[in-house]
Amino acid sequence: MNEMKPLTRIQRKNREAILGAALEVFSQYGFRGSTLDQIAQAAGLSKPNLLYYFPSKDAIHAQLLESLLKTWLDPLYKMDPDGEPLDEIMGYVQRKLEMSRDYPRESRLFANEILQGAPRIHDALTGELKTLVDEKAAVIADWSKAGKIAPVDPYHLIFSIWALTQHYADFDVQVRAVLDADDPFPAAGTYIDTLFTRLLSV
Amino acid sequence: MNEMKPLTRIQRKNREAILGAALEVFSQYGFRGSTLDQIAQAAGLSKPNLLYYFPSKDAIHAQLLESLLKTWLDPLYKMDPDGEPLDEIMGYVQRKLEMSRDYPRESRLFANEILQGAPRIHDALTGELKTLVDEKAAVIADWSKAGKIAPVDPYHLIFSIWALTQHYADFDVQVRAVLDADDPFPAAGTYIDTLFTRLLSV
DNA sequence: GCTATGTTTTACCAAATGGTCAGAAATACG
DNA sequence: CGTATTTCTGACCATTTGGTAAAACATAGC
Repeated sequence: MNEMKPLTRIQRKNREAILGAALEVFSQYGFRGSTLDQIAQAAGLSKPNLLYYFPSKDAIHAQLLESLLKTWLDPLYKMDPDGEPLDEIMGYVQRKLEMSRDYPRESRLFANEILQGAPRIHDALTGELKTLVDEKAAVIADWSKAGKIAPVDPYHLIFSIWALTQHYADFDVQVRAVLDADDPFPAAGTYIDTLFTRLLSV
Repeated sequence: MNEMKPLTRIQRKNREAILGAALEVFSQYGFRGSTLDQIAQAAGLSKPNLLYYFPSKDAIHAQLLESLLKTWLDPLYKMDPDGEPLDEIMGYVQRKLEMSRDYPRESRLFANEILQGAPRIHDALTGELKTLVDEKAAVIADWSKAGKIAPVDPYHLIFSIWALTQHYADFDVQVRAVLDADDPFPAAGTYIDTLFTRLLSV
């Protein structure tokens, strides 16, 4: 069962084009605000042809979310309980900011899903995500108690890292409207680094 | 011209019901993802009756955004250049957090609009918003230079205040999934206060 | 070349969507 | 009360939407 033929060259190319187009559209308009026609056009395919590769609109969206979740938690997984506390946290901050810079559409896809009440990933939030955060929060709490970093609420520390880094991807339009910079990320990186260094230094 | 009759009691009641329902729906699904039927049902009215009070879906949305922008910038306007620097900034932080706690739907409506590229409020962003931020950033820069607060990039300071406070409204579902708390705001307030105090103290 | 398989298009469908309109029902007011 | 105005409904419409079916077209392998 679940026997699968290898994908042809055309299948690989078109599946990728569809997922790329869908990411572009879904990340901007959310699931309900996006249409198959939009996605098909962005992918350079006809709508029926698009539905030859994916069985439904839901299936495309689900596929995107699944791939997203895998990479989304990775930076936090990499935080090493046995490393140097401040370095580990600052390394996490930097990896998170890099993700916002390099994958802004993924960030917005996630933001859209959460804004809509996370109907499709709520289980992942209370399951995999919560488990991971609980684990890493415990590590951070230990670091705090041991005096390696300043005493902070570890959960809200993690939330603040998410908020700050993702803000530059999700609210990109606003940031660019206020600044005139083409690329706000260099200055953002410096600022965020200072902020957490000052917060956590003992 | 533009002569307007006073609103009847029924008009006031129904207009308010519609705007409340529309805020609920638009803030969750965004403009394109929301339907008039949804809004009408949430308001307890029929769709044609809804369109008796507002000429179109766009008009309802536009009305919401207009009201929103007025109150949205208010906390920053109130930051007094002649006040005590640290108090003024921390007061702004607190007002902003109160807005997220008391008006989470407004926060999500705004987030949705920005995520979609701010098609309807882009002018307000580069106009009114930018002007205000430029002005207050200059004030903060002066405070920095005068040694009243630690040296920081004033623009990114403002962005970080937005990011942190709005995060608790916009990503409410995620925050609640990770914590088990009914109301994450008390702890968030304490944390955010500590964070900015440590960042800005000289 | 021929056939089997993979890919794409054309034509179509039922449901949902934003919106209109004529008239019915309710309300205000003299 | 009666009439003028406001409020509401049901029936309707054109367009868009997610999705299907069948046949045309392309390609791979022999």
